[in-house]
Amino acid sequence: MSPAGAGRRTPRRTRQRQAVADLLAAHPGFISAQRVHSLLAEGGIEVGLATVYRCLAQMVAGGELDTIVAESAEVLYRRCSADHHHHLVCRRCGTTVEVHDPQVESWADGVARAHGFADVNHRVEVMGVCRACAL
Amino acid sequence: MSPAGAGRRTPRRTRQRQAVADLLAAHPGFISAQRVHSLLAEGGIEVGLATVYRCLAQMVAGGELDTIVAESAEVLYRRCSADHHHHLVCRRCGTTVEVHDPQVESWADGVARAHGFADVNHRVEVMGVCRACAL
DNA sequence: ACGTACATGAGAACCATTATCAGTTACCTC
DNA sequence: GAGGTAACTGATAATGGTTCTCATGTACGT
Ligand SMILES: [Mn+2]
Ligand SMILES: [Mn+2]
Ligand SMILES: [Zn+2]
Ligand SMILES: [Zn+2]
Repeated sequence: MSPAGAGRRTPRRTRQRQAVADLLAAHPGFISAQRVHSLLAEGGIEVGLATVYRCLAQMVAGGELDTIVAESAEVLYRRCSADHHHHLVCRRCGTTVEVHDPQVESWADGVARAHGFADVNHRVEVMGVCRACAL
Repeated sequence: MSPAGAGRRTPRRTRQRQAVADLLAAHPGFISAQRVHSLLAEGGIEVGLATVYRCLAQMVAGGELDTIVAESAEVLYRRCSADHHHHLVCRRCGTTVEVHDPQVESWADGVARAHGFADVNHRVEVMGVCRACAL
């Protein structure tokens, strides 16, 4: 029988997957699947929309990407560091700062424990206008 | 001419608006518009789905309701206190605790200021399993 | 080079939400 | 209490992001 971690083999190297990965590696802020699709198209790289969604989902599953939900309820993706952190996002240009801060982690755990909640996780986003966009 | 706060007159008292308001007043956790609609229908109270959405939107605008976005990306509504706070939500039963804590407020502002961001707001949710649901 | 399991993509399906618009009604005025 | 009107309602269509379908294509181990 196969080893414990079966089913998790290396994904195929395809033109499409590479194009999506490259675009996200180069893009500094959060970006939607639809926008990834049209940016690729503008660059002359045809990738089906369904494939864009599939690639993004796989990269999220693999921990390569973080996601946030925009006010319009569309999902935005960004290449992020692997360890737990939160985001400070410019709502004008999308510039994003990763925030690694144990302070807010212990705060969240403390709040949950104080009310007897178990199996806790949290979602923290800070949004504002970055220095460059404020002029 | 009309006074400064023109256009904000009292909404009409209708059977439908009352039904939606009553349901949210009685409901302890967050709930979706679709679920409001079907709960009313189950109770024999016919209210059009469009009207449910309209009433909820108006109550949000009036500060009577808070909203969060579920993982499924659908919007959930809850009757909440007027002042700024965050939520500790049981992901099993939806039971919700309002968290008023200046600690996380100043943390968010501090993080933003440290990176030169202005006009800051934030989104903070803590999710877990409440004592009752943990058995 | 072959075979096949995996990947692709055009289009349909899905689903929450919003827009239309003709008919209804709360409520102000007389 | 009757009338007028702006607000409200709801069946239905439209929207838009996301997922599904399935016939076709292809990366890669052999
Ligand atoms: Mn955290
Ligand atoms: Mn806060
Ligand atoms: Zn900016
Ligand atoms: Zn619970």
